[in-house]
Amino acid sequence: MITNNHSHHSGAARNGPPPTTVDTLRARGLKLTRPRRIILDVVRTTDAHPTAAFVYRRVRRRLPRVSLATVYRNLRLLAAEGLLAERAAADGMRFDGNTGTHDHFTCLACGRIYDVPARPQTAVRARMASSTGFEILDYRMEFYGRCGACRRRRGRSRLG
Amino acid sequence: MITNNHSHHSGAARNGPPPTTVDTLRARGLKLTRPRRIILDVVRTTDAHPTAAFVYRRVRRRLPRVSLATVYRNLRLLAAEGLLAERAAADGMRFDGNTGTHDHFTCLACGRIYDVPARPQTAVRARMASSTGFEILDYRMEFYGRCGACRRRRGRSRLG
DNA sequence: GGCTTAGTTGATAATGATTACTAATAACCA
DNA sequence: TGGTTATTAGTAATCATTATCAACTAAGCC
Repeated sequence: MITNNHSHHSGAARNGPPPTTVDTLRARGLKLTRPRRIILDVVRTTDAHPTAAFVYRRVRRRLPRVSLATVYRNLRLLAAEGLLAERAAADGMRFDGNTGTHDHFTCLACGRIYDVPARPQTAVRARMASSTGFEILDYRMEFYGRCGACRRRRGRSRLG
Repeated sequence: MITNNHSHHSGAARNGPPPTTVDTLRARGLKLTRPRRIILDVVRTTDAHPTAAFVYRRVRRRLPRVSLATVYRNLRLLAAEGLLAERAAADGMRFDGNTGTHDHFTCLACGRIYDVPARPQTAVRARMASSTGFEILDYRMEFYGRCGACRRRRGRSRLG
């Protein structure tokens, strides 16, 4: 469902600029194990910024004996390697297979987090940096509201 | 350190538009107890978006027998009443006495969260709404980088 | 000031998410 | 194929946050 350039069981590009998942890991002395590959794949093919528990459930379908600890350990590791993004939400950490620049929309009714295209705001960034003395390494916009699905089905929403 | 219109032991305005803390609470059948008043005051006079644990420590200086549960309970309640703002961070929930519109800068080195003035982006908001079908109720910008203090003192930072 | 009552507190148990630990296992490389 | 080393499954431990409940107190009223 998400288009990405990371070959899942390699193919593989012999000269291409984008390093494969295996390469990224190998470069750090890390192994691409079966649980790890599946965890990464689950996050990448899920659009709803899953929690660790959600990923665990999904991974178990393909690997019934996987441990919850393995899921946590790998989510953390893959995020540290830049193969995933992680963000804090009110109900715990959430993960994102989309590591490209983009913003987020959080539906206050269903809690789902949607990706929305980011627009570069270099002016804002520069002005911000010069007026505060901060070194701006990154920034993003967070939108809050109600998604299409939740606007239709009224009632039982977490909103007033 | 923060200028606010909420009189701590009332004075009080007899006609002014901004409702006092007591009024806001009373309107909901809530009482302004001593722990509650102190907790609110601590958050409002702290600039660093404190965690519950931080608030607890500060409150204990003035009210040694306060319970941690009381702190959590009130932070949640005060946020629900709109007297405080709360936001999720990687290390847990954080609270903010500044309920006005503003953006945030998170220092990746020391973890501190700074308020920065927000600039209204109604155009962005409208475009976003029409292109996605989402109902945008609110939005904010999050900046990440290194604050002035951390830029000076190099080393021992959480950054690479 | 005292009385009443409904919201609150302090103390602690309970819950839920995340992490640490360890013997056994599976990737990877020569 | 065999050895080395990262990794896993299972589970205990930790940490933040919430629930529970008897005792307390703020707020309204006389």
